[in-house]
Amino acid sequence: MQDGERRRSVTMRDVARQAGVGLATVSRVINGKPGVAPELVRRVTETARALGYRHDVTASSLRRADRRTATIALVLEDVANPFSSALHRAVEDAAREEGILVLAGSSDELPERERELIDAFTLRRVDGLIVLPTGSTDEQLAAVRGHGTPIVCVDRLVEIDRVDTVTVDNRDGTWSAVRRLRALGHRRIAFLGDLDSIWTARQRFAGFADAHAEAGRPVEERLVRRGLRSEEAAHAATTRLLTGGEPPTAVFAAQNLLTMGARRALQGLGVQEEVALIGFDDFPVADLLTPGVSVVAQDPATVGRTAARLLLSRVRGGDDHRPARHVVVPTRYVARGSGEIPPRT
Amino acid sequence: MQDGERRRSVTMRDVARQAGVGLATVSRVINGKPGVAPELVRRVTETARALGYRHDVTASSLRRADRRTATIALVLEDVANPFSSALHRAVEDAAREEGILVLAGSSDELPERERELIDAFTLRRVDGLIVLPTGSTDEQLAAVRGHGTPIVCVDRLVEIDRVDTVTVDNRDGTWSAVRRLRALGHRRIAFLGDLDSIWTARQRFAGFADAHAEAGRPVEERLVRRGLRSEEAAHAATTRLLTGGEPPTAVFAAQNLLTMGARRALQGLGVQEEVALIGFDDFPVADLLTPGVSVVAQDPATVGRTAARLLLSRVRGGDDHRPARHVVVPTRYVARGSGEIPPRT
DNA sequence: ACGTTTTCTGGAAACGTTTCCCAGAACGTA
DNA sequence: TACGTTCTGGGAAACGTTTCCAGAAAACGT
Repeated sequence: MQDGERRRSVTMRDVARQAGVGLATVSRVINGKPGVAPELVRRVTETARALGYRHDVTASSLRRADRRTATIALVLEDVANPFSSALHRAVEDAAREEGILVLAGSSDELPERERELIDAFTLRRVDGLIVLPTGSTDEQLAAVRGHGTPIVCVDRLVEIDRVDTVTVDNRDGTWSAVRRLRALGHRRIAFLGDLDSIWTARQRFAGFADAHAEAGRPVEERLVRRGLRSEEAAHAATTRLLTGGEPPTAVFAAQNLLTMGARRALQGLGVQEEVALIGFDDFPVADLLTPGVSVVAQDPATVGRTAARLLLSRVRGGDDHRPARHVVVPTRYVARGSGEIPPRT
Repeated sequence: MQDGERRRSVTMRDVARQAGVGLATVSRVINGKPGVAPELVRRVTETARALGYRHDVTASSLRRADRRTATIALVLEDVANPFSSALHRAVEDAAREEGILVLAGSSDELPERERELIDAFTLRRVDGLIVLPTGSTDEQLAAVRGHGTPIVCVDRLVEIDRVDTVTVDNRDGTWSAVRRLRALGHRRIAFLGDLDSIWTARQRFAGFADAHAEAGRPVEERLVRRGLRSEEAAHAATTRLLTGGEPPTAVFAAQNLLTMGARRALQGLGVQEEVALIGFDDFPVADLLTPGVSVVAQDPATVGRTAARLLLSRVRGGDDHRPARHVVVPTRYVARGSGEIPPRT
């Protein structure tokens, strides 16, 4: 049907022949290497354009000394999650400045899937990897790193030789938020947390515990719900807590989906003005709810940008020998009302 | 510092030598091609594992007859936009089933950037392209398509030979929403729209006009604000409209960010219970606002899944000759309160 | 038992590029 | 003029793989 489709695409050899120069010269011109007479440069450039030559990055990286593919990969929990996608965007922007493209994939918090993704990416010879690690793939990451591929882990701390990390100050952020609740007089504070296998979930709970310890009060285990994986789970757990005996006067939700679930439960019971709520991680239009939802905000863009910078500096080479660097990005408490509700006497 | 890092990675040749077979045989075994004695298969498989052989997808695709790289690319407006990222996720899931990876990039609605992305992707020999097109790159897309790379355009209709599209029923969705407002008695309905260069923006406005035409009423141009590019712009425009003379009794916001901006303006003036609001495209926790924000919901997952299926079937070959197919995904009106407010008489 | 087909195997060419290396030209110096 | 040095350009090898081809061995039919 279409005629021209099956014709071989034009190659450097074609350009060389047409321009009456050697293959090596074309390569030099295309790569902007010095030591070619201006006249030849002009001729080659022109012929290339005339023939519609397109440089084949794949073939090029095969022989190239540094074997760079100008591609990095991003392993996220879910590319559609607001935190992940904001991070993705920041990474993309930093990469673009150097003409680098980004492959992205979602692990869904499954170590198996994470492993597959890392595998698929490295088989394609990506220049570097930014990973939001499930925590069960340290050996694999170490092996990949050992083979030479630079890696930066984001959001969760891991200790692997020459693997940088960029994390958020989870413990401190949580601690100071819960402290505010205590200062308002809250004594029965519920905690909703994600899977315990997740580093951030543990850190946030630790911050929660810190705030209690500081006041010389033990954490009330009956108000703690960990291992919640969805908005629905948070909704159910919150409803249960509030309709039981001695209900909490405040709720701390340690993840954005959980915050939404908790809030939905509060509104379901019509007590959003009476029970305090603070969430970890901001979400869209949290300020438009009544009352607005107070949160411990993270800055995914900064996390992403920092991670990309660390990675790209290693990719560029030169400082890839340096030991791991661990950057911690601070959080910011955003008061919008729901965290400022005093206990109902 | 690290010792093993610079050693050449193990290649098929190494496996062949070690297993005492020919290079061709190793290739056959690795690719699971038939016609190799079971004993040899075992031996090769084993040596490969023992040596830690890793298949190089890049080198492989270079010589391979179909030149497939098992990679597709996704050009979005912004990977961090909720609609885009939901679509991204759906595409990823469909691709994963076939072991295909996804490159993603953000055009920010800039034709120039879109062109660069398409260029960078095709230079890397991706097997196919899913594009949310700005609308100014049809010739380029046609050229790429002409060279053999399958393309599917999403969200916006384009007419290019053998380029499938998956769009949403923008015009109809808008029409029926505005119709509801009219049925409630609204006569002064404002329209907030995105850049006029965007196909969906034009379609939605057309639906808005349809609903007026149907009632034999002309569109009141003074209530129409097009070319709004951000939440802030929508906020400002809405505030202006409502504080002017003969303010609208209802607002239709034709894009998710614009809806948020409009609602923020309404709350700023304290009239969210008095002025009706309907948005096009859903957003997180729209149901938790008081009143809830009624929207014309799209289904980005279906759009993405459909697009991926269309693309992959062409990538697999076999039906790549078939003419373009244009799928339209329906919208769904979600009543949450804000669209059910009657005019304030 | 013999010829013919089929199955299996490995050497070599090819994919499109970069890099190595050497030949000539151009230039400067004695 | 003869000679070293620097510069420019091209042929060929290499990257790691797949595919072509031809030869050897095994299976088959008569």
